[in-house]
Amino acid sequence: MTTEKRSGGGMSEHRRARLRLEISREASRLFWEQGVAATSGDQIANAVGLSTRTIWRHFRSKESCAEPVVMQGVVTLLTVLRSWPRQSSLEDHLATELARLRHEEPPVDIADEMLAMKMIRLADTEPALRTAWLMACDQTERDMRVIVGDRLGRPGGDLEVRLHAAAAASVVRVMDEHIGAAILAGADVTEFQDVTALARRFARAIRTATGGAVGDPVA
Amino acid sequence: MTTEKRSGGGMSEHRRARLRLEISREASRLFWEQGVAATSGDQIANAVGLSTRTIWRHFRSKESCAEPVVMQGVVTLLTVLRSWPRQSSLEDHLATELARLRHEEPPVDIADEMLAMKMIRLADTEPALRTAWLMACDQTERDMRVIVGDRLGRPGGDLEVRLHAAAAASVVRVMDEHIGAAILAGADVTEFQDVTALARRFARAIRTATGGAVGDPVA
DNA sequence: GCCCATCGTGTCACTTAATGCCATACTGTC
DNA sequence: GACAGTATGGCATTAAGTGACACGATGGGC
Repeated sequence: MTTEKRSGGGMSEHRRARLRLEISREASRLFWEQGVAATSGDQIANAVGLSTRTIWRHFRSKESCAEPVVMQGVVTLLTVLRSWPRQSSLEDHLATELARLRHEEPPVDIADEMLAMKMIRLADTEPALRTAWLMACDQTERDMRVIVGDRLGRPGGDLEVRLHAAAAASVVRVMDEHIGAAILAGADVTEFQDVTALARRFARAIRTATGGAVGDPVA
Repeated sequence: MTTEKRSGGGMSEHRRARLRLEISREASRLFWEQGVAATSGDQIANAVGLSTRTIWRHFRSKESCAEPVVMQGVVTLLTVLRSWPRQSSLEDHLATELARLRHEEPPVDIADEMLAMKMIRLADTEPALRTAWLMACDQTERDMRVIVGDRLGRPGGDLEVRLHAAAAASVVRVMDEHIGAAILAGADVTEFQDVTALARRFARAIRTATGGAVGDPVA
């Protein structure tokens, strides 16, 4: 009752998120198959087996239906970053966690990842989808503020913290776009399978973008 | 006929941009006064003295009507960066150009600047407007790729270039949000009047965010 | 001067994204 | 099992956005 807003009655946050993701999957599939403009709210509702009215209860616009799927691509990395212990270096933490995710349950739905890449790709030509992608990245940045602020021992509203958080979020975004485009273009997927190398690339980019302020263990 | 797409017939790019800005001014004013949701396309059209149909000919959505005004805030800085000669340091170039802008014609409409700040502020609570702001920043980043790529002597699609461009664009965005929020909150405006200090702050932040790759003169 | 091509704008009809309202089915608590 | 609070569905409605066509302005060639 203290941490959770309400124990009974309301749909649990988790359940709501699942539903949003479900809708998002169908919407994204349709967007990819026939384009955003050619996909109607009715079609999405039909595909997921809900009434159109309910779709608009869960999403404020058609394009935003893509957000959860698009977010999925970043959400794992973000979760990993949130659990970053102060005494670890970024490289070590990323490498260990990414390796763990490879073998742990749940095995991170590959179909979702592909779908997310497709949406990001679509966002390159469809302005409507680009807003969804940018909104997702914006959310990433806000989360990043908390992480960075906590690391530097300063409030999230601090200018320095915000600059570093924005820079880090940019890295995640650009790398995501880059890797996604490469994979969709038919690049060798195994190039990104080496989690240690991947962790190093991410960590290096984040260190660079934050002027070294984010990456080292902190006392 | 060579530089300009078409000499006769079509509305010149410049004229079109002026009109878009005009519409954007009225739209932004209405958004600020009565909120985005409460402002209809008809109202905007009425305020600027055009038919509603024409509004949709120039903007693909209601929210995007705010883009030109919002963009104004960054466009000057972007113009300055585009004219950055290779042999100058970022600090020097920014300081000289910003100082020149203070006294040169046209004197950069202060009302537009204020309006832009208000829109960015509104974007903090209105998701619809946030997309407009993010789209403007996205455009900034694309422009930045060209600038950075040219500076580093590498193609704009290069991963390194994109990372640095994104970082630099982030700096511009966060600083803009920060300064805008401060001014709207009633901070002392004179704090940002010292162009030399301002130039130093921007340059320092960009140097940091790009790991020092962008800022020095290049041979 | 005139004619003509081209494009911007207005008007109207139309599609559809999105919201409000109310009745109903569901989910958990006592 | 009664009850409270919600999520959902269906329907009416608003408003965002588009297509089609006609008119007027602009500018270029003769």
